[in-house]
Amino acid sequence: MHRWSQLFIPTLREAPADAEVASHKYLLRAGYIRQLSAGIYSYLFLGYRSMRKISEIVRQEMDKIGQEFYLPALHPRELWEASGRWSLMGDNMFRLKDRKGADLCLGFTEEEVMTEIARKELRSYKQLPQIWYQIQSKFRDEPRPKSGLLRVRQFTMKDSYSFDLDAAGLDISYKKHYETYCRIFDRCGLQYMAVEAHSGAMGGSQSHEFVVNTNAGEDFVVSCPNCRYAANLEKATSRLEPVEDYKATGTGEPELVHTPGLKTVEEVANYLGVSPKNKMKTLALMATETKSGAEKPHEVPVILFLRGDHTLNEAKLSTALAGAQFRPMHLEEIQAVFGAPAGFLGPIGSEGRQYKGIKARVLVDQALLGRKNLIAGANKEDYHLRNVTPERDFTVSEWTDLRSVGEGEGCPNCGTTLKIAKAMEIGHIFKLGYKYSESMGARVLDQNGKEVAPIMGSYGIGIERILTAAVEQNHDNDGFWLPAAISPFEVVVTPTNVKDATLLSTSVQIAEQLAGAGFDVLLDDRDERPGVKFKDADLVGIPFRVTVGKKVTEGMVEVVPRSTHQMLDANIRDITSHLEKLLRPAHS
RNA sequence: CGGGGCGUAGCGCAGCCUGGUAGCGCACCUGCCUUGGGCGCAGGGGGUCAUCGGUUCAAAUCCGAUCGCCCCGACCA
Repeated sequence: MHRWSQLFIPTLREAPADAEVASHKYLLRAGYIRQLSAGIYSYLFLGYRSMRKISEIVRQEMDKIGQEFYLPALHPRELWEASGRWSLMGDNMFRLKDRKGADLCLGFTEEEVMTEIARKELRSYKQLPQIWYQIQSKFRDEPRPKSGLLRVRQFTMKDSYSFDLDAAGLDISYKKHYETYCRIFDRCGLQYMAVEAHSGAMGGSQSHEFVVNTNAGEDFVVSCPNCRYAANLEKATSRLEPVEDYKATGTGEPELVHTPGLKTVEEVANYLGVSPKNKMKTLALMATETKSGAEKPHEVPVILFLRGDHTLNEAKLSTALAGAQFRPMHLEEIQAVFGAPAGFLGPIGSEGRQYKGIKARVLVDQALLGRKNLIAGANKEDYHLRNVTPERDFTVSEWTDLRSVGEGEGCPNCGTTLKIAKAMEIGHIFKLGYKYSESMGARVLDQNGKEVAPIMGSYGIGIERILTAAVEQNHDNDGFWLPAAISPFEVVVTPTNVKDATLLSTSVQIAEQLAGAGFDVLLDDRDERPGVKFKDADLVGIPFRVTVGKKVTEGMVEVVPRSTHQMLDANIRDITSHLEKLLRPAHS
C-alpha cells in the first residue's frame, strides 16, 4: 500500500502548450513523464510503475516461447559493417567514438549482436530452433520526434530473434510470436488488430504489424468489416470495379488530340469529357541504386504508369525498386528523357528511353492490365493521345502493384467495401530470411553434415507504445483510465476528509485489507479538499476509486469505476469481494 | 533535411509595435477559514526576459547570429 501524501506525483492543471495529442497531454498532466529534450523523456513514479507492469506481462508471455538475454546498447562499428548497415542507417543512428578513437554506435536494433552470438556459438542443427529476446532501450536519431511518447529517440523495445534450420521451422517460430503477441496485447487490455505489413527495404518474405486504431497514429490501416482481411495501406490491395473502356475512334490507332496547356489528369479529362479512369497517369522518377559491386551509387530513370484516378504507393514502389531511394525527376531530366515537358508524358516509346546512357526502368500498374483505348500523354507539348492500348502500342515488361487502395474500394477477398483508418503500430513481426546469417557468416551443420545458414525472424514490441495506445483509447476531458493490468495502481482509496479521524482510520483499514487481498492500492491520505482529490484521481489513470465519506457511519463506501463514473454503494465488510468481482472477474 | 510557429517565474500567458517601472492567473510557502468535484481571506517567496554580439546615455522591447522546442511533409516500435 502506498500513501499519496508521501509520493511524488506532480499533477498539472494545464498541459504545456507543446503537447497536442491526448496521450502526451495526459501523461504529462498526470505526472507520469517529463520531457528532457526532443524525443527524450523521463519516466516518473507512476509512469515507470506502469511500464514495469507492461514489461512483466511481456516477459511472462515471452518466457513461454523463448529465453531472455540482456545485450549491450553500445555496439562496435565492425559489427554493423559486417551486416552492411553501418552506412545504410545513415543519420538515424547515434554514433560516437571512444577515447582511442574507435567508432561505436548506440543500439538501433539488435540483429547484429544476436547474430554475432549465433555465429560464434551455434554449430549444429541439434541446437535449433532458438528464440532469444531482451527488453532494452533502443536509440534512434529520428528526423522528427513527435507526439509525446509516440515517436521518440530513446525507447524501450522487447526485441526477439529466432533461428531455425529451415523455412518450415521459421513458420513455427513466427506463428509462436504471432500468438504470443495476441496474448500480450489481450492481457494489456488493448483493442488491437494484426495486419499484413510492408516488410520494408530490409527484405523478408512475410510481416505482420499489430496496431491500435487511433487518430494519433501515423499509419493507415485498411480492413474489411466482413471478412478478416486487414493490411497496412503500404501493403493493402483491393478489388476494383470493372471500368468500361471507350470505343476506338478513327482508325483505332493512337490519335493525337490537341490539349493546349492542359497538364493534369483532371484538366485533360474535363476538357475531353472523359473519366480519369480511362486516362493513364505518367510519373517520372530518379532512383538511386547501389550495385552490389559496391562502387558509387548511380541514378536510374524510372517511368511509372498508373490509372488516372489512382495514386502511387511509395512503399510498394520501394519494394519494386528493391529498396532504392527515389525522387521526382527534375524538369530538365524529364525533357531529356521524354523530349517533352511534364504534363504531356506518355507510354509510347518508353522501352527505349534513357538518361545519360542509362536505360529507363518502366513499371506499369496492374490496374491497367487488359485496358484499351486509354487517353495518355503524347510526349509532345500540348498534345495527348486517344486509343492507347497497353501491350499493343507499347511493351510492358513488368506489371506491378503500385497503387494505393482508395476509400470505397472492395475487399480483395470478399468484395465488401473496405474501411481505411488511422492506427498506431505497437508491434511488428518479420520473417527475415537469411540476410543476417549469410552476411555475418552464421552457419550450422545440418543432418547431412552440410554447412547451412540458419533462417531468422525478428520481432519487436514498443513498451511505451502500449501505454500510449492505452491512453489514446481511454480518455475523456478529465484524464484517462488504464486497463487494470497495466495501471500503476488498481484502486485508489480516497477519504474525503483526513482530519476526520474515523474517515482516515476506516480508509487505512480498507486500503490495508485490499492490499492484503493482493490488490495494488494507493491511499490518497493528502490533506486536500475532496474536489482536488477527485480531480487528481480522475486524471492519473487508476481504474477504480473507493470513496470513503460520511456514509462510513452506516458502514458504507462508494466504489467508482473511472471509465463510467457509475458509482455504487458497497458495504465495507464486502469491499474485498466487491473489488474482486470488478478486478478479477475470471476468479470469482 | 524542406516549410511554418514559438522561446518572459514550475504551468498557462500579457508586456515588445512606440526602448527607461517585469506583470497577471494557476501552482508554491505562512496563518486563518473551509471539507463531496481544482473553496475563500490575508501575507509572502521565486524571473541571467533562451544564448552571444551589435545599436543606444539606457534593450525583454530595435538589429544580427546561434541554440532549443513544437507543428506540417520523406523513416519506424
